[in-house]
Amino acid sequence: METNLQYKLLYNRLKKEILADVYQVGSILPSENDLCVASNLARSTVRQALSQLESEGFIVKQKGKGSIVKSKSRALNLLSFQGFSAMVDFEKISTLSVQEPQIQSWPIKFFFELNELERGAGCIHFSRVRSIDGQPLMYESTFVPNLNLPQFVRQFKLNSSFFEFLAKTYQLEITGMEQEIWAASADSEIAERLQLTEGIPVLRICRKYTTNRAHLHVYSLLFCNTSKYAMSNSSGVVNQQSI
Amino acid sequence: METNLQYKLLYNRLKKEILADVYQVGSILPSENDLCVASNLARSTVRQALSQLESEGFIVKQKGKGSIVKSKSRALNLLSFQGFSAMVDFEKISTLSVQEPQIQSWPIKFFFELNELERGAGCIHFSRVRSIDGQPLMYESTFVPNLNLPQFVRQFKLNSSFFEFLAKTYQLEITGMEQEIWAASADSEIAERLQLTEGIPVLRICRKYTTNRAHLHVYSLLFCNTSKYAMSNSSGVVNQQSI
DNA sequence: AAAAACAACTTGTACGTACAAGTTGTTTTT
DNA sequence: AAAAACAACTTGTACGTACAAGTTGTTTTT
Repeated sequence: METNLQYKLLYNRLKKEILADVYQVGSILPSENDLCVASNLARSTVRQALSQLESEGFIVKQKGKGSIVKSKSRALNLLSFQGFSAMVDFEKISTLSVQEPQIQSWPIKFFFELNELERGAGCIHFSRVRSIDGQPLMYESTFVPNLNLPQFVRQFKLNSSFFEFLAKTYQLEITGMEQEIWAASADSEIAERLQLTEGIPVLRICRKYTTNRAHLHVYSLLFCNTSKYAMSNSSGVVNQQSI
Repeated sequence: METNLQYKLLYNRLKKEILADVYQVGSILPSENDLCVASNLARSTVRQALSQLESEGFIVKQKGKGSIVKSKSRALNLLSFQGFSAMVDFEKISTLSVQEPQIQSWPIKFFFELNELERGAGCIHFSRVRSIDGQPLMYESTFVPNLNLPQFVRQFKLNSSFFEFLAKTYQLEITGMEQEIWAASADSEIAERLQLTEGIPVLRICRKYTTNRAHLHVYSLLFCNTSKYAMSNSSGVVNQQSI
């Protein structure tokens, strides 16, 4: 895990400072040149860090003016792939284990297509329910191909951070995500997990995470109760396509 | 509109070629160096074009290997902000006007917070239903602050591309988006627009587009029928945060 | 024949220069 | 007093160099 990369170190520092209100929402970050001097980095490196902050919705850049802090992303920024713990205030979250990690074969009709390597390896599966202020918001079923992940079942604790565990234990980093989203009715199982009435509309999200191992993906099936919190995301990606 | 920027020209060319199957899904694009030579650009400029293609899910880059064509994004990539026409096969789409463009005051309870400039200006509002193969998929209500957009009501045709119209007529470009997503039940109006039974789950999406005019935003309220097509998006943004 | 080493390619990171072009407050001109 | 010009800042684009590090097929060694 190369988190000793210069631009990532700066990115992490700035993000932490935004979260800690060192730079408040609406204020302007030090200019790129100031950051260069302060951190002793080249401008292109500083811009790489800022551009990642921008693509994740923390800042907005304005030509001639500066980098404006846009949001601390305390909202449920769950559509971006960064995951739960990173996006919501930490103390309020609780996790309930529904299915402890176990090695099993892949479900017969899986929600994404698997490559041969993944299919042959079988999978590790676990499920959990995430709550905020005691209210269940998200039921998540995660599937990982059982490829070179020794001791996973024994070592991973469901109430800890999954991505952090992958990084620390296997140097496995998440590099991207794709997802599909539906509006669905809660069936009896989902209703029970999320403590809802059966038939209430919920979000159904299928996710496929890419990692730094080319043929290893992480898959997640999510059901979200959006009656109180909306799912949100933002993108600063530029593209003047048609609508 | 500076679409004569070098990296955008290359980006547009490559995207067009991917869409036209010049580079097929799964194949590898010419290497960065090859593209440099062929287009007579610096590698950093080539990388800027590729990085945009990557962030929009057209390609995946792999260190040591190359840029692999991932998808032609023919699927309904509606969660990214690129809009409808760009993402779906063109011939199958039809548009039904529900509310022709008109100047009006803002709705009393608007789904995003407006700045003073926007609030004071009033808004232009129109609604349309988008269908694929005759099946209504999306009911979209769009609100634009009435700021320096002369002749909008007269000139904009609902069955044409809204973003293209903004770019060509006012040099107004979309630079980013944020959105919130809920699962909701179709009320009588939505059910009628989307030709659904009342109570069926639909996606409700509130969008706020940023533009190259700092204080001018475009707002959209969407209702989507996901019974046949899912909404999808992808992001290659890298961030090893926790889940 | 299998393993190790190598060469030639690929993308990633970090350095840097130069100038264009937008923003904002100050100074000069009208 | 209002308008224009200017200076000093900001980010954006485009150029480039150098090396690290992953991938893949070939050559050499064992």
